Order: sequence, then C-alpha cells, then structure tokens
Amino acid sequence: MSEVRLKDALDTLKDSGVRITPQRHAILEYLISSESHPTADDIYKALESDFPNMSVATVYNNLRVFLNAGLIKELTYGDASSRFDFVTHDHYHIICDDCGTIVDFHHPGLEEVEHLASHVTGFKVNSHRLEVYGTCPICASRVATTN
Amino acid sequence: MSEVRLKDALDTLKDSGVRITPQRHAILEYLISSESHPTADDIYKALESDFPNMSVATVYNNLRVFLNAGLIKELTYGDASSRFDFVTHDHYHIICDDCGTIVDFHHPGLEEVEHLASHVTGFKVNSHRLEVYGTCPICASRVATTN
DNA sequence: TACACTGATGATAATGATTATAAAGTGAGA
DNA sequence: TCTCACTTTATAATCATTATCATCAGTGTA
Repeated sequence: MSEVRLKDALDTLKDSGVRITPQRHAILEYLISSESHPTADDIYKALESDFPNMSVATVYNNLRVFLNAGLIKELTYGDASSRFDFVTHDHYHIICDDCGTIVDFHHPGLEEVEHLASHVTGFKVNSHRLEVYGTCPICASRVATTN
Repeated sequence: MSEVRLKDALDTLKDSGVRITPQRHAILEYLISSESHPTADDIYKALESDFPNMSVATVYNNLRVFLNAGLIKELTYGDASSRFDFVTHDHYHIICDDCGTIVDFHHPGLEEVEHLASHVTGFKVNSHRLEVYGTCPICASRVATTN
C-alpha cells in the first residue's frame, strides 16, 4: 500500500526529469510513512542516523521539489514551522490548540463556498484551505484532571 | 461608523485594565481604517511620520495585546509575514495567488463542518479557518493581456 | 506637590525558520 | 574516460518575531 504510493511518487518525479537520489528517496519514504505531518526539522532529525552528512538545506530543497511536483502540501500555522503532508485523497485538518497535534478528517469539498467567493469578489478560484481548531481528547483530559 | 468601532475598541481595552497610550490609539485607528489587512511592518511604516521614535517591538507588543483582547485576528499564510485584521462581523478571505491581495467575503459559518470534525476526531472544537485562493480580476486581466 | 509603583516604550540583541551561495560530489550520456 | 548538468553539503545571510532591559509616563497616595 505505502510501497505503491512511494513507487508512484518516484515515477512522478522521474517522469518530470527529477533525479532520484538516496536522500530524496528517504525523505519521500518518511513523508509517506509518517502519520504526523512532520516539519522540515522533524524529517532532518529522523533521517540523521541514516544520513549523518545530510544538510538541512537538502531537506528544504527537496521539499520544494516535491511541492512543485504536487506530491506534498505545505501546512502553515501562525508562527510555528511549516508542516508537510503527503498528498493522498482530499481531507482537511483539525489542529489541537494546546499540543499542535494534527488529525485528518474527511468532508466533502466546499465547492459552494468557492462559487460564492468567486461570484462576490470576481476572483477566479483555484483552491481553498480549511482548518478546524480545538482541543484534542488527550489535552482535554489533561486539563480536566489538572483542575 | 469607524469612530464608533474605535471607541468600542478603546472601551474594551480600558475595561480589561489596558492603558490607552498614543501608540495604541494610533495602531488601532490604523487597523480599523485600513482595508488592506496590514502586516506589522505596514503599520510600523504607516505610523513612522507620526511616531518617529516608535519601535517595531511596540507594534508587535500591542498587536499581541489586541489579539488577547479579541479585537483583532492574525492571518498567516505560507512564509510571508502575518497580517492583522480588525474583528468585525464574520467573514472569510479570498487571497490572490499572484499579488497577495486579500478580499473579504461573507458566508454563513461552517458549523456542520465543525460538528463533523468533532464527531470524527473526538476533539472539542473552538474555531475554524477558511481561505479561498485564486486570481484576482486585476491579475487575471494582466495575465490575459501579457499572453 | 512629591513619591513610588506598575505598566509601556524604545533600542537593541537574540532566536529560529528558511533561503542563498559557492564549492565539491555524482551520475548519465557522448 | 570526459563532460555537463544536477545535487548535495557547509555555511553565511535574511527576515520576521521575540526577549531583554533601561528609561519613561501615568495613576494613586501621602
């Protein structure tokens, strides 16, 4: 399953003339296997043991390569670091205000909002972004017991 | 109209024990009068002539004060600077991918999405954020004529 | 009015994420 | 093997934002 996704991703890259290096392979693999929407630094640290000489710049460079190829999405929140999410099927994110955990949830696309926005503003719409914020069950129970 | 909003905002601040300084007055006034969702630096530059000695830190400090008081909202996109938006009635934003212009549009709140997200993930929902991306009419026509 | 206290400001240094630069490495094709 | 273009690495630079701390201002009190 995830092997298929990795293979597809590597094929997509090769097809657009991007060379597959060990670093790229590893970063992609980590992105696909990770459930945690990692930051660039997360990836860097996770691959440190396998690639002791890899530079942070390589992580950033290749994340941008993957972004351009449409393989991943960048998630940005407030002042924190960007997180990266391997693109699979459409989903939105819910983010814990306390601990920053990101959980996926599925919901039909908000086409009617896009249409309304386009109609009212005259913009040609490309995409939208929706995030829900709240408190995750773990943080909720921690707060409950702390009080 | 905007005088009323300014007065209300100042009252809100005073009620929560925040001292009204000339700088705070000016920053708030600028936020209310501005249609452009300014960055901290925009504000700093706009007030430079009136307050030649004002420090950027003062702008940031007070933006945080206003955030805590619920008077403004912080909008963050990608790697660019945060923008600040005086809170009025509920609205969403549509952002031009080319020039970064932000335009408001109204749409009923997405309660059903919040409910679904909460139901599926077990989070207690606090809020959500929705942004639509596209090309504004000006950029659209520029692209059309450039080709 | 003088004094003291608390919060606000201003100058500047520090931080942290990200990007730029340049030198050295690597792999595919001639 | 030689070359060329692309990659990586190391490191410096950038830029927004935050922290620090000395100075300043406003309010309440004697």
